[in-house]
Amino acid sequence: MTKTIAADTQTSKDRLRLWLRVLKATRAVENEVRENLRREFSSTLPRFDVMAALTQHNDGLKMSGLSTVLKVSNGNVTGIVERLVEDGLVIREKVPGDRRASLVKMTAKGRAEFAKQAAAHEQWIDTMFAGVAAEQVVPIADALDAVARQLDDKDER
Amino acid sequence: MTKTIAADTQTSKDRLRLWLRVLKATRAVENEVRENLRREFSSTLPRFDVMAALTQHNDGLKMSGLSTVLKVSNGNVTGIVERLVEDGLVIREKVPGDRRASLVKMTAKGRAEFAKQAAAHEQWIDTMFAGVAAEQVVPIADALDAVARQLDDKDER
DNA sequence: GCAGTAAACTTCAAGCTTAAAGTTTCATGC
DNA sequence: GCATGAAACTTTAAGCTTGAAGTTTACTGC
Repeated sequence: MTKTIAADTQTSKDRLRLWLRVLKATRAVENEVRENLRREFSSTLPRFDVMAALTQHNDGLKMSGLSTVLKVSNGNVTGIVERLVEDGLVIREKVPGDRRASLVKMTAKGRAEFAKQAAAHEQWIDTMFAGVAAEQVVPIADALDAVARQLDDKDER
Repeated sequence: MTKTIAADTQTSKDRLRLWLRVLKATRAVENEVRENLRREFSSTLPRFDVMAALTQHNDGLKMSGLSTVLKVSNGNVTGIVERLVEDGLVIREKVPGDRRASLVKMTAKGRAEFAKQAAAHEQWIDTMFAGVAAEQVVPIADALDAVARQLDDKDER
């Protein structure tokens, strides 16, 4: 009985430590990516994220689709897309049957620009994660996926 | 030769996938923590972070110390501390030998409030990371620490 | 038809964040 | 002493973010 409680307490402490490490590593990587995007492409992380989502969904996404995929608020997407449109990287089309909605798509210019950014991004990440041994990569990814999925499921309930 | 290149390419792709999972999990957890802090304590993540840092450094931190520890910009800390002071959770003391600097410390009220928040926080995290097997926790934490440390070292160069 | 409700957004206020520029104070060299 | 530069901040402009409130359009029941 005591043994079980002690083990649980230790695991709980270790889980908190794990979270703090995850957070620290994430922020370090994000800061680096943000800085690189700014310096090399005069862009930002949210803009990159929106373009990545649109590249995944080649036939376009509605505003609500974007905010669902990126898990950010509706109002947030409005502003980011607005600026991407100004820069001609993205376009807003009318949805035939629904005058409330609009479909956001990459422009040719956007695709060309994003291709460059994505290639550089992949390179940055590879360098930053070089310290993680190859055989650890998949197990870690799976473990974290379990965490994310549990929270996603909760949201849908 | 071909074998080596193929293996490296695969590892590179896996590392990118790993990063995307890390990011997804981090955002999911952060969103949950943010929401809980708001709902249960009418507070925010940055405020929690500042109080956590001050709790670690019981004899106070200078503004520059806070921005170094939290890895955020100087101007950022100014605003957050400002609001914490307004709420009486934190106090700014004068530094004897240096009229430019100020030392930020928790107040008694701040300590009491943070104790509640930290206890709840630990509970939230334990629940959210329940899906990670106990024997995986430490190896994952160590692997991510390597990533963060590499970037930290780079900053110091 | 038409009332009521839901969906798809946009707008708003408040706070967070950064990089860059500005202010005051301190330390160093001479 | 005093100039010069660095340190410790604060301020500013621009963008990101959220939750809440507001607007327009679509759908559903009757």
